[in-house]
Amino acid sequence: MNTVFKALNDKTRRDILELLKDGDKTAGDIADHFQFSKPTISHHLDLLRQAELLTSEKKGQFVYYSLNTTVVDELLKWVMQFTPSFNQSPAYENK
Amino acid sequence: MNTVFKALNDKTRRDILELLKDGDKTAGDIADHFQFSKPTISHHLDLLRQAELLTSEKKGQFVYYSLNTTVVDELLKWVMQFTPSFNQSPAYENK
DNA sequence: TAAGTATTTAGATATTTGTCTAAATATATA
DNA sequence: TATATATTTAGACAAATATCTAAATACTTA
Repeated sequence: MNTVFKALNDKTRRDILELLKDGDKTAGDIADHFQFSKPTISHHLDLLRQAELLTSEKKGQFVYYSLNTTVVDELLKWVMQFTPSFNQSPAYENK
Repeated sequence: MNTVFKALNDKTRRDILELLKDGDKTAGDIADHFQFSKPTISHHLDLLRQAELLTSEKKGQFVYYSLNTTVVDELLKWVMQFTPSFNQSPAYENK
C-alpha cells in the first residue's frame, strides 16, 4: 500500500492513470501529453509500475502501458473503511 | 486532491486516520500510539487537517481530532473512476 | 551493416519532506 | 500568582523526490 500512495502522490502520475482509462498507450504517446522530458515520464511510469497500478508490455520498439485495476480495488477497500455509508452496505466488503 | 494524496503518502498519517475510526482523540492520546515526538505527530496532524481529512476542536487544554468523511467520499469517487465494476453500477456516480 | 526511432539508465541538482530539540503559547490548578 | 500540563511553532538537518541532460540499449529498416 505504501508504493501505491507514493505513486499517487504526484499530479502527473495521476494524470497518466486517467489517460490510460481510454486504452493502452505507448511510453512515447504518454510522454507527448506532458511538458516533461521523456526520461522524466519514463521514471513516473516506473513508479506506477512498481506500485502495480499499471503493467507494461514490449511490442517491437514500443512499450505499451495498461491500467491494472487489481490494485485499484485494494485501494478502494482501504478508502472504504473510512466511509460509514459503504461499510453498512452488505454488498461491499461486509466482514 | 493534491493535499489529500500528500497527506496519505505516509504510513504514520494513515495509521492516525485508522486510530480515529474508533472515535475522537486528543493530540496527546494520538501521539502516545507512536514512537515519534509530539511535535512530529503535531505536524502530521496538521497535514491531515490541511487535507481536510480531519477536523480539530479545542476543549480546555485539549485538542480533539476527528475524521472528516466528506473528503474521503471525494477520494472514493476519484478511485472509482478506475474500477469498471463500480462504474457500471447505477447506484453510485452514474453520470 | 548503418542509421533512425523508442525507451530506459545514469548521474547531477534543487526542492520537499520527516524528524528532532528548544522554545512559545494556552489552559488548569495549587 | 506560580507551577504543571497540553499542544504548537521555529529552526535545523538528513533523506527522499522530481526534474534535467547525456548516454546506453533495443528494435526497425534502408
